[in-house]
Formats: sequence, structure tokens, C-alpha cells
Amino acid sequence: MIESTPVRTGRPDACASAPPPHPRPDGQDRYTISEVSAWTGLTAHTLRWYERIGLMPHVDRSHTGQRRFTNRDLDWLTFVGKLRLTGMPVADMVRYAELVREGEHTFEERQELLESTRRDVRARIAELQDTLAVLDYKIDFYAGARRAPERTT
Amino acid sequence: MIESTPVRTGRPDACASAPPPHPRPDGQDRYTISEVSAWTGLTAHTLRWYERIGLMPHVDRSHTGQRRFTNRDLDWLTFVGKLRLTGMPVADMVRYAELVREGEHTFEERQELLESTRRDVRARIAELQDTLAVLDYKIDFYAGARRAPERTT
DNA sequence: TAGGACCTTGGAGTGCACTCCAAGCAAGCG
DNA sequence: CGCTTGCTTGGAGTGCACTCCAAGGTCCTA
Repeated sequence: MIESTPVRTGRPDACASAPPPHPRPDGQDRYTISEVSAWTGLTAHTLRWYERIGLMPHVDRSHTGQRRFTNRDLDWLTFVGKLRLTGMPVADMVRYAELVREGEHTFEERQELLESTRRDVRARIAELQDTLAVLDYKIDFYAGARRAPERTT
Repeated sequence: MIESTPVRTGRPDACASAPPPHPRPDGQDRYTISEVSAWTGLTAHTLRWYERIGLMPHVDRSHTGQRRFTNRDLDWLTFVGKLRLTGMPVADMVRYAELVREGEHTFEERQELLESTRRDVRARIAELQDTLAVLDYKIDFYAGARRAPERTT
């Protein structure tokens, strides 16, 4: 239902940060909320909130009702973290999560949603590179002005 | 006091969007708030708010107290727009604006602030490129799964 | 000189994404 | 058993960046 996230890029030692290995192998993957909080950097509050708003597939519970997260949940949270970095609103992530819950007949819509996100990400990268050029220019200006303070207008 | 923003990159027809020309030449540059709003895409509310919080150098006024923005103000707003794209908090932009108001003896601190911002921007670009790889992977997955629906696990 | 569009202000309201609280149940240790 | 630490819930609170409002003054064109 949830496809897995790429495990390695083709290049050895690529700049992209390596995908985090799971703390425990499949089969022993029943993490408490605080373990997941430590691993993801999200607070326990946020993890519960994500579940409430439908951003998590239903999380398993212990016999006493406490959450027990799996490696699959960790993968999902890693992916959600990527989407969050793109600036995607939480509501859109919830929409994607709903599509995942609805099964394989939503593949097309999921693909479209991700392609639209990809366009946004590319646009944002371009904007940031533009900004980088401006920052470089201004930093050079300050560096130059400080080297030759008598002629800075 | 405010250094100008680069007018052209070295390459002809560079991908970076060309810096916007001013609507009117220097000397006739006394824009109302709604003109500036239309030009920048910011609402009049936001422009007033920027001034209130100290994110604008003091804006000139007409004899009756209405704001009259200059080409210099437009340049500043363009730069602020770039900083905003980087995700810099408004408080940090206000800090930079204060340094500009304080004069040339703050060149060093301004340069440091921009260099720190540049590091952030570079890091964010790297994150986004990472995310792009994940999106590409998942989009390929969906495309492949839809071409060969009998073998998707 | 009348009308409508535009401008002014301080302060209050909005939407987002968390973030925290109170009260109570659960788990592990000496 | 008692203690500490951790987990549960619904609902309320926070911080940021706007966004809007009411009441009134200004500008321009017919």
C-alpha cells in the first residue's frame, strides 16, 4: 500500500543525506511515542496531532492503548518530513495520506499530486538560486567596501 | 546607505528572472501605496505593517501625510522579498533593516548576517534537491505500477 | 462642489502549525 | 507498595505573518 522510499542513490557517497536506517529490524519494530519523537525530531505532541488530523495511517496500539509505531510508520514520517520541507501545507499532506488509505486505484491522483509538488520544488529551488545570486552580490559589496572604505558612496 | 541590487547577471538571458525595472524613472518616483501594492504583490496592509515594525526605511509622505514610495523603496522591497523566500523570519529582516539605518559602521555585521543567510539558503537548496530525488523515485514508482498493474506488490 | 475611490490610524481578528495543559492511567524498579 | 517516568485524552494556548475593521481625512474628475 505504501511504497518504500529509495534506499540509496546510484552514486556512491552522494551528497544527499543517506536515508536513515531503522533503529530495530522488522519484527522487533514496536516503538513508543518518545522513541519516535527522538528519532524523528518531532515532539510527541506533534505525532499525536498528526494522527488526529489523519496525517498518519492508523498507528498500532499496545494492549493498554499506548501507541506502538512500526518501521513503516518511521518511513512514512521520513517522507512527510520531506514534504514538509517543500512547504506543502499540512492539508495537502493529509489529502495524500487519504489517497494512500484508499488503495491502489488512487495511484494516478497520487502521481499527479507528487508531480505538482515536484514542479513547486523546482520553482522554489530556482527562486533560491536567484536569491543566492543577490546575496553573493551584496556580500561582495560589503567585502569590497570594507577593503576600500574611502570609496563606498 | 543602501547599496543597490544587481541589475544584470553576467550571462545574457540568464535563467534568473531579470530584476524588475522601475515603473518610473528616478525623479518622478513618488508612488502611492496602491501602486506599490500592485507592483510588489504585497497588500497595502502588509506595506503599512512592514513600516510599523521597522522593516522599511522611513517612507516619505505627501504634504497631507500620505505615503509616497520611491524607487529606492521598491528596490528594498524587492530585496526583502528575496529574503522572505529564504524563510528568514521577519524579526531577522528587521534586524538587518536596523543595521542599514545605523550606517556604514555596521557593514561587518550586515555581511555576517547575509553570509549566515547564504549558508541557510544553500542548505535549503540541498534539502530540496534531496526531496526532489525522493519525489522522482515515487513518481517513477507510480508510473511503473500503472504501466504494469499486475505486479505491484 | 459632489461623489467615489483612495488614503490614514490603532487595534482586533485570522489561519497555520504546532505546543501545552490538566487529570488520570500504565510500566518498571527497589 | 510506593515512586518516578511515561503515555493517554480533549481542549485551550502560542507565535508568526499577515489581514481586516471602523471611522474618518484626501484626491480627482465631472
